[in-house]
Amino acid sequence: MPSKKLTKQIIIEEAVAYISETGSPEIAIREISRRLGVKAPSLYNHFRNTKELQYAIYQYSIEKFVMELRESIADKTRDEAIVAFAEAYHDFAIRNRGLYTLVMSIPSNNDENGNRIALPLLELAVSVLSEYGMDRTSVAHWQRVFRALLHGFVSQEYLGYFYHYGDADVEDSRRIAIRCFLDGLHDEIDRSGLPASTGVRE
Amino acid sequence: MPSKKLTKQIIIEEAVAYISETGSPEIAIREISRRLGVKAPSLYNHFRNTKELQYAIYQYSIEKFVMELRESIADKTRDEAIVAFAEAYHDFAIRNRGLYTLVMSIPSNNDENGNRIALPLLELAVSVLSEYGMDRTSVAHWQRVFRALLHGFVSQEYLGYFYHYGDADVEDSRRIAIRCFLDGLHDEIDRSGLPASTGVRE
DNA sequence: TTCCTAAACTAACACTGTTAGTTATAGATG
DNA sequence: CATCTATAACTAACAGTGTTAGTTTAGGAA
Repeated sequence: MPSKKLTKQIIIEEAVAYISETGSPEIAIREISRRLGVKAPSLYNHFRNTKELQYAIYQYSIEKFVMELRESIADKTRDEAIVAFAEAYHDFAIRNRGLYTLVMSIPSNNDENGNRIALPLLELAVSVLSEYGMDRTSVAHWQRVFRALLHGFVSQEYLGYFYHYGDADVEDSRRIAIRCFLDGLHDEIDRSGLPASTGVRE
Repeated sequence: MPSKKLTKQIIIEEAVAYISETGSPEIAIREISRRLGVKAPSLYNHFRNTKELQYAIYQYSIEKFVMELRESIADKTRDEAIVAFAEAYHDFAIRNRGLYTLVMSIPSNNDENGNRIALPLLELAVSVLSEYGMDRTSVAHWQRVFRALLHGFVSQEYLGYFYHYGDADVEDSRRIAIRCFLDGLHDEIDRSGLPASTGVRE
């Protein structure tokens, strides 16, 4: 009856599958154990509590997210990279609603550990914006604007806020937003007198 | 023992107070009844279930939110109104984290009722952007961009994503974002050849 | 004063996450 | 090959949740 081959990995994968099916970041320990053909207390041999399992899924999600983003911009720079990043970001959020929601709800304000895990996400956005040669502070500002825009769009799509006024296409809205962001970025760079402000425009 | 004077209003107020204290949108029916000096089942004389109470708080929150926003732009138009709206939005979200989180998590994609309740929020943003004389579709697009930006910022502040790169001030970031938005908006209006594209700049 | 309705109650159910203590097997040891 | 041990499963139980059914009680209307 013991050692039914259950491991941390297996549990995490099952939990991820569960979240992917429900589209919600909530995990029910008893439901997951049921799916694994095991009683609930067995999971406590591998995780101290639900929160710890949540953190593991959180970490897994961020790694997957960052990997997809990184791939999307692999052969691109500047404006092209920004556009690709934005698309991949939106794509991931729509395809992985449960995981994305978890990513955007786990760290509370002073969760040092949670923020450390999310760091690669920050760094990737920073690396893309660093290509324009701005100073560190400006990069920090524009990275915030960029991610706020991306997350804000996803959130409102989740909420269904988009289908209640006019016949405006959601994709068009996103394009306008990114165009707006890039124009603002170029202006900032022009103002600070850096070389080659505009990247590749399609 | 009956008629202890409990009403829908009183329950909602207590729940709102509870949410304001915890900063989380979750309501524990038993905790709220405890605070009201009443047993949990008593609440079911006034609400069919927790979800219905949640909706009531949701509605209350949106009304309060919209009222504050409306006041903030009462004597302003165009750019000035946009800036004031953005400030009031951020202000409300920071001061009422629990309620704001509830507002941004209640309607699921096809919750017709939830979206109907949230409509005034949409309409207010639309009314501000309509002052520039754009066509209906453009207003829809820019309203989405505007609100995405606002919510995205709040979300990331909640998450604590802002204190991990550079020494960039968060308020500065918000100003840059709004400036970027306004510039993009003005460009759009210029391109479509409308009169008086720029509003009042400070 | 009586009656009836509305709003409180108690008791219970099914469901959580979690802990303590028990059992059984897989793999290492002799 | 037999035995021992560590590990990972188990059962039983607790405290907590939202919720329902059925019961009691008091305030306002007749």
